[in-house]
Parts: sequence; C-alpha cells; structure tokens
Amino acid sequence: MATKVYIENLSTHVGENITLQGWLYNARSSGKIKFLLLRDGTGVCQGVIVKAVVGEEMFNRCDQLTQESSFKMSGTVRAEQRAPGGYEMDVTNIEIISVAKEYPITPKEHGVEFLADRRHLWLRSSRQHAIMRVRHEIIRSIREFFDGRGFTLLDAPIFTPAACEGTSTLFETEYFDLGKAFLTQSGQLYGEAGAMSLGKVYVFGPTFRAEKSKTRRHLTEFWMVEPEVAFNDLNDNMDLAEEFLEHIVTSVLKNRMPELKVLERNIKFLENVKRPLPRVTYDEAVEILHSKGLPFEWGNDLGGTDETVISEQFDRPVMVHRYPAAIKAFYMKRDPNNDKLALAVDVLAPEGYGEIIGGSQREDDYDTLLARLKEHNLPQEAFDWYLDLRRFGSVPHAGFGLGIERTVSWICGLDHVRETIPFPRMIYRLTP
RNA sequence: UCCGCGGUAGCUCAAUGGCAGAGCAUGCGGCUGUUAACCGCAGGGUUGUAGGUUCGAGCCCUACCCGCGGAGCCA
Repeated sequence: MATKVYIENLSTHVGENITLQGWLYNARSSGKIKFLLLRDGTGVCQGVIVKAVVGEEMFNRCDQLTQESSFKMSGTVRAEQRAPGGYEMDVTNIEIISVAKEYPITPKEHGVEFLADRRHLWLRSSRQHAIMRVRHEIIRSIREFFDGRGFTLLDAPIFTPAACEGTSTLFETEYFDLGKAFLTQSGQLYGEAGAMSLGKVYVFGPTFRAEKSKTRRHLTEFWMVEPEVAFNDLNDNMDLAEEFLEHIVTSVLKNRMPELKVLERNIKFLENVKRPLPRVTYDEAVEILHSKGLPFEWGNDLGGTDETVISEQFDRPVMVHRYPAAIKAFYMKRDPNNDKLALAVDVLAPEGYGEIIGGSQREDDYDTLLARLKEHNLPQEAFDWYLDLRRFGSVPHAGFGLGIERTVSWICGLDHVRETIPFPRMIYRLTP
C-alpha cells in the first residue's frame, strides 16, 4: 500500500505513488478513459483512469462507483494546469470500500426544503463544506483573540431559573422538585460574575430563544460569544468590539480564501473591516433615517429596514451607541449626561446583514439596579445573586455578545442563517 | 399572531379551461482529456387533501393541510 495522503497536501507529493481515501464526488467517462472526482474532506482530486494502463477488469470495476461511494485510489500525483486544485492522479489501482445507494443530492439544483430534510448529506456538498470551514475559522480566531489577551473562558449554565432579560420567550422544562427551568438566552449575567473574579472573561456557548420568528436571520438555537471586562466603560467596550471584529475578518481572509472563492464571496466589504469603525449615536442614526425620507419616530428600536439603510451609509460595520433606555435591557447603565439614554452599543454589519453585536456598560450601582428590576417587574429573588455583584465591591464593567451564525452568514455572504450551523433548529424544524 | 407567496415525475421547473411535458437523476448503448462532460434509447405521474363550477379542471371557486419569508422580537 502506498503512502496515504490528504488532498490538501498533494503539492508535496508530486511524482510520488500515493493513496487517496474518500468519496466519489462526480464521474465522467469515455470508452477508454474515465475521470473520477474523489473528495476527502480536505479537497477534491480528479483521478485519470486509462483502460490501456489499468486493464479491462479494473476499468470496468469503476462503473460500480455511484455518487458518494467510498473508495481508495492509488497512483502517481501530477501537476495539471487544467485541474481545479492544480493536481491530479494517474490512477493505477482502485479499491472500493462501500458502494452508495442512489444518492438523493445530485449535482443539479435543489430546493432548500429538500436539502434541509437531508442536512446530514447536504453537509458533504462543496458549498456547505466551505461554510463549515469558515465557521470553524471564525470560532478559532475568536478563541485566539481572547486567549491571547488574558481572557479566561467561563462556561455559563444552560439551565437557568429565570429570564435574563425578562422580555424574550424562553424554552421551559420541568426540573425535578425545583419547578421550572429555562434554557438560557444569554450567559451574560454569569459572565459578569466571572469578570468580578477573573477580570476578563468570555462566555461561549449555545443560547435558545422560543420566539416564533420565521426569518432568514433567526434560529431557535444559536451560538453566542460574550466577553465581559471589569473596569471597562462603553468606550473601552467599543474599542474591544472593533479590534475583535478586525481580528476575525482578517483571520478568515488570511486562512480561508479558497472557501470564500467557492462561496463566490465579494470580499470588498471584508477587506474594509479595519479599525477604526465608524461610531454614530442613536440620535445621529435617526437623523440619517430622516435624511433618507424614512418615517422614524425617536424612541423606537431600529427595524430591519432601518438597520440596512444606516449600514449602507458606511463601507464597513458601524457602531450605533446610546439608545433610548426604554427599549433596552434593565441591566444597562444610563448615560450620566442624559438619563433617557442607555450606554448600549449595537454593531450593524454591512450589506443588510443587520445586528451582529449587542452590548453595553452595565449598571453597577446597587440601588439603581434594584429599582430597574422593579420597573421591569422581574422577581427580585431570582436576581439576588446578581445584586450581590453590586453589594460586594462593585466596579464599572462592560461587555457584548456576538452572534456566531449571523457573523458566519455575513462573512460568507449567505442569504439565510440556516446554512451557517451544521444542524439548524428553527420553529418548524427539529430534524435531522 | 398578522400579511404575502407557493405545493405537478426522485430533484428543479413548464403546461390559453382542451392528448401532463422538459432538463437533471436512474438503467442500457456510444465516445481517449472530461470540468454541473457530451450523443442516442428506455422506464418513471392519485398535479398537497376534500368538495364544487363546467361537455371538459394542473389551471376557476370554497374549505382544510403542509411549507416558504416578511412584520413584530431579537443575535
């Protein structure tokens, strides 16, 4: 048996006799020559099989290989201008591992519903493969960013006793003799506790929303990374967010360009993601909307169309800060210069991808936070531990949350978040 | 929850109220450089469900089922 090699490493094996292991991606044949496209998870390589070289028996054996059949292919690696990856193999031996039944996903077009029902197979297609690799690079670079800056990963619980923000509809479940438990919608409150111990932390895990949202931007289960830093104010928070975004996008451009090419992503907007990112206040954002003729009333939250119009004014992500406090969560600190405003910041991605980051400086005064809890009709007992963070050595602190799937969707240039996660969970989809 | 759109072959889609079709996939045959290969032949249908109008319904009408994406809410 020749050396086993991955397709991504073919360039170091030119002229050698090696073996590739994988699945049949596609096949073309003539009377005396066949072309087998083998994919192995790292790439696709075309094997050239000439009847006069391998003999009639092996040549005919290849006909058993249906789409997605698994097999081994041995032969000599050769640089080839015409091959998509730059290399192909002159095959001398084929070993069939498993012949695939008729594969439902053909190289032609399919509808999203058909593909979603076969998500476990859809993941094998080149486009989904590319998205998963970009998703991994985004997550890898996020960890690299925080780990390289003295942050500690702090895992927040999935089961929580009450809503974090009091507004969203949550999934609930029976929890032994303790009544109801809810699936977390955010690890932030726990991140704040971690920041008071470790200074700089990030929570990274799945979150759940039971809202009946049916849009291209919503999942019921999605991943969020939430840094929280003691002694940071809103400006520090925005500095961190823009450096963070720059790092993620730079990493993807550096390490996943072939995948972006598969996705036919126009990288113009990605290359623009450099500090500083533009910062506008909510008031200025409202002025932008009015100047564009949109009927927007001060005090409302920005809708999807509003976000798109604002983001179109800039060539890179834009930070909108100091929102009306009335439309933001109870834990956000008010602007000392204007009690109607919260020290909040949202980052809007370009090209209409909407909000990818939401964050704020947190209310650090005990009495004020207690009053906010009452204003929002939240049960004080459930937040008693959270109030403790203000009882025992409270400090200014701030943080934000970045939605992984929306970020993947934006960087890949997709039109729906359902393709950004291996097995999406949506209101009408729990399978596969 | 509300608004809008859709459901025809395994898949993607056509079909003025008048014989239900094409491409791909599958099977068979052909082809020595194919790039979603190409050429020929073949099999493949309860037009989402139930009613109604009509000489005649995939098409028009009513109800229901399922799905899609937009609003709201949010990442």
